[in-house]
Amino acid sequence: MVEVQSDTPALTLSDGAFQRIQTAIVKGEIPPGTRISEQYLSTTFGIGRGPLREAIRRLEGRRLVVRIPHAGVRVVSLSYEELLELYHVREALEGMACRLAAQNMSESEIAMLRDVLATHEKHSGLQANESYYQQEGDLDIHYVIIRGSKNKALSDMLLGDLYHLVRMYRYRYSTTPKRPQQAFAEHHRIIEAIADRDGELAEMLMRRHISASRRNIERRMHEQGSANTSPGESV
Amino acid sequence: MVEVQSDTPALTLSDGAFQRIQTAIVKGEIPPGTRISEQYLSTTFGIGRGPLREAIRRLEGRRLVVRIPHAGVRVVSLSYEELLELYHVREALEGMACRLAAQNMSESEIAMLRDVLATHEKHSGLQANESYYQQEGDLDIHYVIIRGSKNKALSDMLLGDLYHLVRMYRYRYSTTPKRPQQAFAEHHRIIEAIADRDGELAEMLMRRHISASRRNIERRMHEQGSANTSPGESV
DNA sequence: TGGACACCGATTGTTGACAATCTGCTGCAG
DNA sequence: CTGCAGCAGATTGTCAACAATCGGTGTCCA
Repeated sequence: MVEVQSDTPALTLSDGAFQRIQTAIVKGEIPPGTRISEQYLSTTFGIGRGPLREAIRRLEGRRLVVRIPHAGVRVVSLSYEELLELYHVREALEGMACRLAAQNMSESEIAMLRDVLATHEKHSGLQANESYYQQEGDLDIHYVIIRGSKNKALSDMLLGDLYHLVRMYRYRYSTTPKRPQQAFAEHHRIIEAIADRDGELAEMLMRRHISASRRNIERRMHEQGSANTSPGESV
Repeated sequence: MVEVQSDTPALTLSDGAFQRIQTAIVKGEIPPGTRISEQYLSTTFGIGRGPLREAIRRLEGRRLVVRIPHAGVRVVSLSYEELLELYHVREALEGMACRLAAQNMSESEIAMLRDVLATHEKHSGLQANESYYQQEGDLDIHYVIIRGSKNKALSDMLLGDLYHLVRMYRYRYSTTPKRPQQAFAEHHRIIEAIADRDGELAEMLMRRHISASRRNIERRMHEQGSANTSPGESV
């Protein structure tokens, strides 16, 4: 494997470890609830424990891991209720972001938004489900819209804290049969509303979109044996 | 003063440093924009640089400080626009929290809320301005209401990230002549709406309350020489 | 005289070793 | 057989020294 590890443009080892662990958690490579020992990470990433601990503390500040003094850190594991609560918060916040985006996005940004949607449509045509949701950053419609709100406080909050937490569970629940197509249609309407500069409509559509996602999760949750504890393999 | 230093119930030095630095920042003892060196903190608190760096990384994750690799960390300094954006986000989030609180708070919790208000009224009668806003934790009405929402995701977000950031600037702008009395009246109405279990009204009142705070800041900002850069002594 | 280069001090980043704490196990007593 | 005490191992917390990097300063040259 000569694959260059170019997704770690780390100026410091600590930064590199932070990003690598974060993506590992988000992608589910380290499942929720797992206890991660410093030694393991240290040998895995080949760096000393010092920078590693700093990276862990930063993840702690971002709530991706929880730490019990003298007993180690675990990857955060949201309970069913907490996951739903998260979606309620997103509903309020992304709704607001969408309204602001309708007011503040530039024409070129809206054009980009349409491009992203078109790209998704192509991929969606090929391998329907699976990867539709898995996009990240500029390839994620939510991401682009949030940035388009031009509200730094809102973006920081949504993109910094919630984003990764949500993505972590999107990986798990996005593969419901018909949901991607439906989500695609919803995205389409949202973008049209933004293009029309109709903030109120855009907000409403976004709220409904997220609300639909939430209900989708609720449904799946109740279906697959009401393992009423936690969505991630708890313990 | 036999006051026990109980605000540092640190199990580890790192935790202790984290809390102490955080309160120092929030209370303005370390003004926004200040560059803080590890050595200074190390000698000030009398702990090694190891735990200290971990504390700083946690503050970084919480966005109370910003770090430039190899160049040190600075206390975050919100621009005028960013502070206003923060209040807009609060409006949406605390409005939501207030609605949920009206639904979910227990009777005893509402009673506690009234107690807090009464306590404030007493103090307010004596030394009118100044300290009304400066309460923290269970003595802060916003704090109690947010917790009363029973939404963990929302509470974490509002109490963990935004709370301290906002408090940091409340210290500076709260001393507008008539504002405390007005805020008191608004708090009173909000609590009544919660007691009536009228979620919609409670949300609306809270949004207006925060909106009024925001306008108060805007006004003060424009008055005292439109130092259009940053609210904190920038650089 | 102005600008660029090189040096030096200071500060941050990193490492490895040492101390404190917790967890699980073994063995003994009831 | 059950439960508790104590021990051993591993893991986390802390420290002190070393290396790398940056910002400022002074000098040299055009």
